[in-house]
Amino acid sequence: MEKSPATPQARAASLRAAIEDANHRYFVLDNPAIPDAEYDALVRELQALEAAHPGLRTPDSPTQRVGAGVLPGFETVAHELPMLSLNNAFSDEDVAEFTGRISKELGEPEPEFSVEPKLDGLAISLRYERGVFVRGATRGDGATGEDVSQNLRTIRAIPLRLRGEAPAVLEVRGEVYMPLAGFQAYNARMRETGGKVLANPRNGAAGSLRQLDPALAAARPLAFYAYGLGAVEGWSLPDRHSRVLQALRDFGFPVSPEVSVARGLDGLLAYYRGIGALRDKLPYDIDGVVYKLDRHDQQKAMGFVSRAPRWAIAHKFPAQEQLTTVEAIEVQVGRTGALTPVARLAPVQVAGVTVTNATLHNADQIARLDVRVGDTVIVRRAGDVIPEVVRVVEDRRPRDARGEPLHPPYEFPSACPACGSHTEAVRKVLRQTKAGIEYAGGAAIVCTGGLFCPAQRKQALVHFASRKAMDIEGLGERFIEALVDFDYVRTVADLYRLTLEDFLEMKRRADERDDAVPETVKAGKVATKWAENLVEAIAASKATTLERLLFALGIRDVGESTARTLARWFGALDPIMAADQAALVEVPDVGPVVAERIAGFFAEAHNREVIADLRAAGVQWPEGAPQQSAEGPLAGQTVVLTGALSAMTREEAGERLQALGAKVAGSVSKKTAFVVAGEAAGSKLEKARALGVEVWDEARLLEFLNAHPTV
DNA sequence: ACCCCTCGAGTTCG
DNA sequence: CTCGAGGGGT
Repeated sequence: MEKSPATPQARAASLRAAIEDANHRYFVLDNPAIPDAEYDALVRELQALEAAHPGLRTPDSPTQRVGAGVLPGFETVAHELPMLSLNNAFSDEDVAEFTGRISKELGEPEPEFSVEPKLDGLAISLRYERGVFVRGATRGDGATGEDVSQNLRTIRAIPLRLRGEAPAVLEVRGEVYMPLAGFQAYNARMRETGGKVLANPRNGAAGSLRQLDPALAAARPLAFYAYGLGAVEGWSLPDRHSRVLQALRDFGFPVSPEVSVARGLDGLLAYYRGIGALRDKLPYDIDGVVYKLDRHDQQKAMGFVSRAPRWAIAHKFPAQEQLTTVEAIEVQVGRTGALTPVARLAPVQVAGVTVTNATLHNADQIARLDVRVGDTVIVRRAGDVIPEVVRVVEDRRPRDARGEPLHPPYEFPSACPACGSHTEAVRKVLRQTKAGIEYAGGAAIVCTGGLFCPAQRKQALVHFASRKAMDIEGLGERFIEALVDFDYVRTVADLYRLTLEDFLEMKRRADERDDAVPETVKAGKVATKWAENLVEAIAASKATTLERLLFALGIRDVGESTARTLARWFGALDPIMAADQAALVEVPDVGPVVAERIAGFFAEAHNREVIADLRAAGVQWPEGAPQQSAEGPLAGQTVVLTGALSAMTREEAGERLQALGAKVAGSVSKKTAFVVAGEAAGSKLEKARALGVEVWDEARLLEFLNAHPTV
């Protein structure tokens, strides 16, 4: 431990130096030198010292970051040099226009640009006089902004004193932002303590700077990146923007590590795509990239148009998060009777696609979000695919004259919206204790109507007809809906009784009810052809396999894989129907729960009747001897297929591997014997490499299949 | 008693 | 694709 210097002055100076050095290492060099606890101890010691000797307090002391009293409001500040806005480019063409104009006017085919990510935060200007921070202001309207110095002082990434030889005046422009980790931690804390959560990091940053109480701002995790200059006196500017950024680093400012220099249109677009690919991995939100002509003389030559430079442009990414409104909350009924709430949204573009629906998962999720009809919500495409409602913007909730919300909290229906049967919460038992029963996870709400419920009947039929089940081509959801609504079918067996005339009549009624269908399609040759195809497809589906049939029946917890195992193990349907729970648990991958489901399904007279009807209608499948252990060169081995194959589909390859005794699994683990990786293989291949699992390419697979022909 | 693995089920859009 | 839970191994 360092020995305390003799005088308080000297100790204060050394504490300040140590604290600022820690800040610099943490925020600028990204290389923390001391643990947080130690940092806090240094700050507390300095605070105590300054409290005891008020004369020691200086405006650039790190203790001033924590802020003086509450501000009455914000002073406005005129920017000595205006803070400009940037023109936006939303497409490659926009960028090409930008570079084309520059090349033409400068007579240089491929000028150099300083390029950087565009952070989604708040632009501010910091003023330093003789190396000391004196004032910081928001951009405002560009000409004047608000003096938010007190709040800026609380941001540790902003130096209060410049390093090295300081100019008489230096104005630094940059972005105050909230790192994602800090944003999440802050919101988690707020949720726990019942505080107000921030809508997104950008609002977090903007809101924090406008806090009148600097102590509140200090509690928000904010950071800063510098990207440019304002007024400068007593310093000879470097001749390139990229060198200005380097100089700013040397003065002690954090500059984004992603800044770079690119040449010509191709260079800019390559940078854009590179940052785009990195976007999800960056620790902060960005909404695009910024290109600036690197040479100052060239910037000068291009000049300005109104308030935007002609030498710079912001190239925006398609937004990943958007605001939209909830037009309705509807409840869907699934095959198993599970009620799933879905938010119908006003159409909005998110990450390149139009989103109109988003699942709300279950009652718990609705309660957690407190989504109500009419609410403005933030939607995001999670994992780049499925839209989800992230948060409600409560400030925009519609309210009546007294300020009460127009809509009460959403209440889950107590009756099934499809059949009116009562609904019940199915909670999973975690364990039974003396105190009572503990339940795991959220409660799923299910319709108790069973197959009496038209929604469940429809979904059962959709499942039955689906590609991996009976594979009835052309029988999609829309017509299944009509078949059920008009009472043409009640059970899956009824499908096989329908005639050409039935389909034509049904289609006519469906088309009449749905006026989106053009007149020409409603009748005549087109309709007849459609019906003929459907009858043919249904007839063709009669020749099937035992595993497809078992899967198609829709027994709970019996999916593709379990259906296949059952079919192999028993070889024929009758022994499966006759098997009791004890016999079923002998089947690999079938435990007491699934065994009970299977036995229960076949015990139902109704289900046995449907099977008899299917058989009577001519549905048939080859049966064979029970095969209680796999045979073949790959017996006992688990393989995984990933990526696209060229000679066959993944499914065909899977079938052939199974014929050789292999078990084809969907995910890679250390038990996987080998992974077959086709073109554009993704995470499964990565995982295989990470686990040291053998990887085959398509050529090796084909070689193996050729060497082991199957019948 | 716990943990890992796999399977089942539900979901959106072009 | 992701989440949760059943199955089975340690």
